[in-house]
Amino acid sequence: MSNAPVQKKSAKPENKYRGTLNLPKTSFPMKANLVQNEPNSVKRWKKMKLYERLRELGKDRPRFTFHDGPPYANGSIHLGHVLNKTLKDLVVRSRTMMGFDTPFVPGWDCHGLPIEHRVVSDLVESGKIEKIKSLDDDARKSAIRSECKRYAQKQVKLQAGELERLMTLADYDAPYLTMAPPFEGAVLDALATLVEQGLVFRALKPVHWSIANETALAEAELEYQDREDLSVYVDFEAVDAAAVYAAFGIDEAARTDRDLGQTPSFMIWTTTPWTLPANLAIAVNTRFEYSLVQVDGNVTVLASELLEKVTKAAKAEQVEVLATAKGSALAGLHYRHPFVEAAPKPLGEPDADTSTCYTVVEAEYVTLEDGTGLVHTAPGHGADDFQTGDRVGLPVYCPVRHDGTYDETVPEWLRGLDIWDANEQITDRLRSSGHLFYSHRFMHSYPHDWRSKTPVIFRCTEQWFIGVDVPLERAGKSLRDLALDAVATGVGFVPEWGRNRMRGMVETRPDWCISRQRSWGLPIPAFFLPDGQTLMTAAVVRAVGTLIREQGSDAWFKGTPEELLVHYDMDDDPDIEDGLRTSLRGSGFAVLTKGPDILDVWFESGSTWNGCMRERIGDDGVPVELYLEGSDQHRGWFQSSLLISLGVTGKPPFRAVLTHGFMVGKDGKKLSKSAGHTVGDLFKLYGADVIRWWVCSLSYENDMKVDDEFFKLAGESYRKVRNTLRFMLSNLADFTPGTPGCDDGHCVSTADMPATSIDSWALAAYDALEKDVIGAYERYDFRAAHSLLYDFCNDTLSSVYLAAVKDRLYCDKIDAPRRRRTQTVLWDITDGLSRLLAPILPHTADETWRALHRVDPKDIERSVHTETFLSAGRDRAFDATADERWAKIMQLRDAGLLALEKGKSELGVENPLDAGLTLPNPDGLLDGFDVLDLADLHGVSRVELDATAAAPVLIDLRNEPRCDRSWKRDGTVKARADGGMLSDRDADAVGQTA
RNA sequence: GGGCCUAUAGCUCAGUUGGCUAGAGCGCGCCCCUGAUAAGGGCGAGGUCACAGGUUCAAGUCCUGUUAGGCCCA
Repeated sequence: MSNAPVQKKSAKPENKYRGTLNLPKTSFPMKANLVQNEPNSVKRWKKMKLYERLRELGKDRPRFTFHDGPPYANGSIHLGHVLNKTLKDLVVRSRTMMGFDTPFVPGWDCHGLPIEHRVVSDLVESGKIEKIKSLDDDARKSAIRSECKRYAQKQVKLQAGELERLMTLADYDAPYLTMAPPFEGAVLDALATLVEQGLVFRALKPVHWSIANETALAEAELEYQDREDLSVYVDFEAVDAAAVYAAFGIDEAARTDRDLGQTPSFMIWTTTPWTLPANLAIAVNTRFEYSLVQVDGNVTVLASELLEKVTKAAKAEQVEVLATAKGSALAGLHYRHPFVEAAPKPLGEPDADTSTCYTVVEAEYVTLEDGTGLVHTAPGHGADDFQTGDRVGLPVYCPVRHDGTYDETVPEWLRGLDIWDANEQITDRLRSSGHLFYSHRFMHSYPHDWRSKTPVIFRCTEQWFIGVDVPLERAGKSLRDLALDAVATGVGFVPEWGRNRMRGMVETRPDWCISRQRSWGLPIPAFFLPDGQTLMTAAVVRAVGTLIREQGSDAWFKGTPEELLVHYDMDDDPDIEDGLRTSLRGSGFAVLTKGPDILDVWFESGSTWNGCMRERIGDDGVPVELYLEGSDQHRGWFQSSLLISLGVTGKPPFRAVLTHGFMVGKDGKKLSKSAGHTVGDLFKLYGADVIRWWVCSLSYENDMKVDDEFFKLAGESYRKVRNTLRFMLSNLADFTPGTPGCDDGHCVSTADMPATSIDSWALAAYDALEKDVIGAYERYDFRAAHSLLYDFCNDTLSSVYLAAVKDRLYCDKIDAPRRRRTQTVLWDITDGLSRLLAPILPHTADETWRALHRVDPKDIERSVHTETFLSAGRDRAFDATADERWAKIMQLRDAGLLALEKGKSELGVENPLDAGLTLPNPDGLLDGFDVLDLADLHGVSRVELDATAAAPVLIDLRNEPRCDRSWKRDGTVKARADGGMLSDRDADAVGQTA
């Protein structure tokens, strides 16, 4: 505190007129008590069947098709869900109130590894797994599946409850679940069409392989974590020393001259020594320059540019460059594997051609970023390597078994060894045999299984793929081409840069591996003949799909091939090969075995446009107007949905794609999982409306910072809005709309409202607000809507209009026309505002609207949420016309307030009601305006106009009499018969005419 | 390592196709009101536009690089 003497305010003047005022009165509480009251709103909406009611109302309205991307059914919702689902709800509710029928079916992704992993862990913990382990394959899978199903159902219920608490409006009575039989049938229908289009094939490919879960993983199932690995530089000795020297321009004579007796080596670098047994080639870039160097007595080859870096790191003492050559000169040279005698043949392929092995080959992807410029190539363990091997004709050699141990094709000392243990052993072996130039431990970012958190390896296995570069039967174009076309022109992106991002991803994405080796999922309905031939035509997939639609995918694990193929007619299948048909005709389906693979869950979620929208909403449910998810879904759901839809229908499943960023901590860094409150805590601490108000204020296109403090701030700003609404309600206690002259739904008769009145100004400001807010909702610019609404409440209403009309509301006679006119406007604005706020603050808006309309608390039928925005279906909410000079007058007001402030300090006038203002009136700017309005607008006692003044000037009225009732010094104040000092207006109001 | 994105006041963000003294809200400071009162109002102070170069008559805005951060991939 300052040390100025504290002056006691003189006691308030006696308030004998207080009882004659129309002071605000309301039961609408200042304290929202959201935590207690929101659940009651939720209950009421449930009871009134709000969702169904809206569908009924929407029957004749245009439809806005919107679609929920299914969250994974696991665990309580977190902030990411809150963000995503609130944004979706803003779309649903705002479009509904614009007058669209906006059905919204919530969905859950139910199959997949995370649930299976969790369930199996629980089974292990409880000991039940032992019993299950002893069962045969199908029975074991069925047992695990039934546990998974139960678990998933529980999770769906949990999350749905939390989302209802968040007050999101959706068909929670009938969500779509990817594990529901009809949905499964729809997924297989989509798969069948892709098979028909020739896009589905089985191939050996290196895939990300989780050793812990013994399954191939999708890109989306990987997460990158730091890991310490061994980085090794290994010398691979050349077979023909002379050829290498020759490649570097050193002929035999020169070699003898320079006493170069040693056989040179090729130095490669790898961070996965365990893949060295599978090395079949060394790749160089033809454009780079390579050096033949003598390093501490050894002669070796590496890229010139990396020479210094590598030798320095290894602390080599003597480094001498003997010669240099282009990479192209090295191609074709042969080398000896440091510990494998003869090029190995893959297991079960005794006839494999190994003649091209152990050769230096060319590859574009070789860079000078790391390593030596000579790249260790193991086609069985890397995507690039696989491609190179494919190109130069190397066998696909993968000596690592599904459990992460070596098979018997490797040297004896490695057989059966775990690959992670092999890293050390191989390095030691190389060191002792003199092949290791240098090794060190280092940290790098490495892909991990998102579930088990264990490192993932590349490993070749037989998998089902969707080819993205295979031309479709129907279109002649590949999925990649179709997708690139769609991204370029067929789809809208919010924000626009999503287009670039997605194009980049579509351009570079590999074929889609759609098979998984697990239990909890939708089976890929493939059958195998004893000789290994595969039966999976479109008709087979459809037939099994029909069965699964009836009985669910459990049927696959319980039925025999004959039972599963009851709907399949071989003679009616145009795609089955004749040989296969003949053979099956002889043997019957009994000889078939069921394929062991289930579908990638991304294929299921990528089919929701079909399984949910087309099946539930109808044929006009697709294409969906908007998909709305986090920006990680450019690679995930957006892309899987796009590819499947293009493959099946030839069209994208969505017209536009909206992405939001991610929650980060206060410091802008990734949110740590343990930090901060749970969503449940947030509901208890702040209430859903405050959380939604906060979400609405975010610029969702980038990262968004979260912190407890931000929720507190949102709470404060929510309270400001609430208070504004409350104040308006409190001034409507004695007002009933629907008096004569009122028209449909609201009660203002604009004809009686002069364009120069402040009421017209306010109503016109509301009109403008509604237009802007709806525009913002249409653009999904919720942040703009939020700030428009906030500013309107604070600025237009609280600071300007409500401040100005207080005097007439309190002091005018209760039914004075001027007062009633203002109340009419207040009523209309409150009505309109509660509608505009309804998408953001479902509880508070409904509370306000019901209070305004005096809905009986027991009446559950009426709600703002079955209303529309006032302007829905027409031009404007009200046909208010404000005089166009108002904009200038508001500028003048700012100058007036400044003059008041100046007067305060210069003249010591503290209370604005002790002052009047002389306002400049050039060119009749203020002609036709009510000086009483103008005075109230500045909060002063009176206003005088001066055509010649340049700026507002304060008039000191401290010596003029003050009205005991209105506290104004308006020039009409005088002593009245009752002994009070009253202005004419106040005297009239209290019946003192004398 | 690559692709996409972000960096403006203490905080959260605006800032159109380059063009006035870079704006708003919150917070902060001072003041008013006490008839919206665990409310309301007025005024004010805050910025080397991440950093370093470049293009231009002119750069927060365009280009290059650096740093920090996010998503996706390798």
